[in-house]
Amino acid sequence: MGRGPTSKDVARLAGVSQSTVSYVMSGKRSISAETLRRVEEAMATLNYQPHAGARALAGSRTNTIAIVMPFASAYDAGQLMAFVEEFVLAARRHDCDVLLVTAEEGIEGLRRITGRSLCDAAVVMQVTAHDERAEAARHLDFPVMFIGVPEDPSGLACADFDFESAGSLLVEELAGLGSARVSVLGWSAESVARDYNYIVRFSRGVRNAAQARGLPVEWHPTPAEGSFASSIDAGLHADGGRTGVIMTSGLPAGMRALAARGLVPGRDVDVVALCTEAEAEEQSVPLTAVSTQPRDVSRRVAGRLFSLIEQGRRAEEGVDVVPAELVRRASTRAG
Amino acid sequence: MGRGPTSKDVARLAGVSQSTVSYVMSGKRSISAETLRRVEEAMATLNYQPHAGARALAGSRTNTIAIVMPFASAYDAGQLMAFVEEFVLAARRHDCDVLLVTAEEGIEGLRRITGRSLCDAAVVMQVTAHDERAEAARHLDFPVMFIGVPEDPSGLACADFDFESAGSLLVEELAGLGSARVSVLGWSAESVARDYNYIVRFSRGVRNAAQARGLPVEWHPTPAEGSFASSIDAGLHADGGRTGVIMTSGLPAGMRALAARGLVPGRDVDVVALCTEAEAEEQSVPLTAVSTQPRDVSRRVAGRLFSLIEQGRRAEEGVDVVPAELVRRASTRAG
DNA sequence: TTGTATGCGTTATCAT
DNA sequence: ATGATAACGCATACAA
Repeated sequence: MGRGPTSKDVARLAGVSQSTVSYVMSGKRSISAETLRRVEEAMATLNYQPHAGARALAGSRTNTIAIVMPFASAYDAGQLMAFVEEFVLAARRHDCDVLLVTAEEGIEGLRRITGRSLCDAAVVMQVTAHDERAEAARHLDFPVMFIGVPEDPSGLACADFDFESAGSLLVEELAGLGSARVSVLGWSAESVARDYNYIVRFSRGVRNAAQARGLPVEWHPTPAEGSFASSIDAGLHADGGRTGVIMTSGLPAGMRALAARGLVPGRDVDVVALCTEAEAEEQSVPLTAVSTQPRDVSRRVAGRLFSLIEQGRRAEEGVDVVPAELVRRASTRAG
Repeated sequence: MGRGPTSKDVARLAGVSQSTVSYVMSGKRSISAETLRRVEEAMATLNYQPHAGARALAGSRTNTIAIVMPFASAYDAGQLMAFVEEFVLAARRHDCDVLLVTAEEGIEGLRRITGRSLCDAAVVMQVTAHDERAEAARHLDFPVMFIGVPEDPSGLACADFDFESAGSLLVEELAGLGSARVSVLGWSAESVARDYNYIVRFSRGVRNAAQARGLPVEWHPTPAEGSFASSIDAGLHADGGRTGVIMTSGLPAGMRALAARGLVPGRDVDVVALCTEAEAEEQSVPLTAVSTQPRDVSRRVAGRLFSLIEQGRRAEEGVDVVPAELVRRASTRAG
């Protein structure tokens, strides 16, 4: 593991000074066509690559972004991966690398990556309503973007999917189809207890829209499949009108519960969901759904973050919301 | 983003030389109890953290491991995440960070991270039978571990789940239950075409065991649900004896195909699967299955890698295989 | 348009 | 047991 060629080697081979090589790379001063050619040729023949550590030490940029990931979370793994992949691709386009940090490290993790100058900025995923990291970031002279919106986002740069609108859209859809009440197959009590704000906001959207339409809402935490099942038996065909179903987490189990009772979405029940497009389409009956767009969110975050980094500024306060859209599929009757 | 305190600041506050501070951190020479105390106190009050770049430049270690991830792959996202999480946790225990690189970057990515001294070692996931990165790694004076085994693993350090045994175990199980033939609901033609070696090895395991038992095998690529469905109609109840089913990818679709025909696993058909434990357990009928143990594989890789790094050596040739185990659940009749 | 020289914050080799 | 001091490879202010 002997070190590779340095900018000094390149300089010698090109017959210029080391600083010229540096300037060729940064483009921070004009270079004559001839020297440019020779330096680039030398770099190519030596297969030169700048030493990241030296660069970080001399300049003040690491060309690295940390991304704080919630691994063992209630969130869907596919969504997380989509977000992260999109972000890594964006980072590479800006000649940056991505450092992976577990949320488990908590606030100490933030301190570590900033204190050790491991990165130029951080992206914190899966923010809770009262996230200690939010408070920490407010007093940090360091660009941090949050995916998810804490209860008090003042002074923070956040981006997220519009879960509140998502909830409303789904209720509106069911209402438009003539549902007399709404049954939500929601997150586990555990997820709710974790205080993830997106759940809070989604619920608020559902509640508001339902209230506006005068529809009663029933909530069923996911693992309590029994409560949902008995609700199916008791309520879906009640006299007071049809019950519309909103599925969020635990989609497979929910679909099975319906199937076990011979209920076909779109024929016997109207079912809408909050899930990925892939999930919506791979069900026995493709689901009318609002899908959270992890790649969209990721692109926005990357866009905002890199524009800031390139200007050497701190992340700007502001919540960036990716709009929710509903896609109609077979699980709801033709309007 | 002013720089934080340096070891020089710590030294001044503790009334010692800067080099002493460095030695306190590395533990590479003995320090008197008194100075140790004062230095540690100074570090604490200043909240000192060493500059990663400077450290990488002066020493020759970055304390970073790169992990080359296949994002948009056929592999299950949950498995990938489990592997990665486990690895990050292990890395932190060794005071290392993890750099995320997309497989998309291919061989150039390897060159980049080594050339720029971004990391001390790399983990390459999702290796194909004839992986160009394998060839590249052989000529690299740099520790690389592969998850997955290329056709020619000579000179490489690999680790993987024992897919071949997994295939055999599943066939043996069905054979033991009296199956007269085996139907494999396998990967898409696309996945197979991508040349992932784990598919090859799994298939080999199935084929060998079936041959030994004299059982005919039928293969059904996943998206061609129709072929599997008609095979169900035609064959599962044929006279020549029961057909055992092995499910690999496309588990939900496969389960639905059975359900649609009123076939209950364990009652009407014996079904075994290659999937995660979670998947096996969340089906309508819990599945007898061999589960690939991403966390086990991860721990082995981490163990081998860090022991090498700490000795400053290159990764040693050798394939490390995590044994396959079958767990019986309700989808197979009581033996 | 280019070269010289200094400093970034460590590690590690000499000394003592 | 501890202090000086010289790299490490690059960026950049200052000269020319």
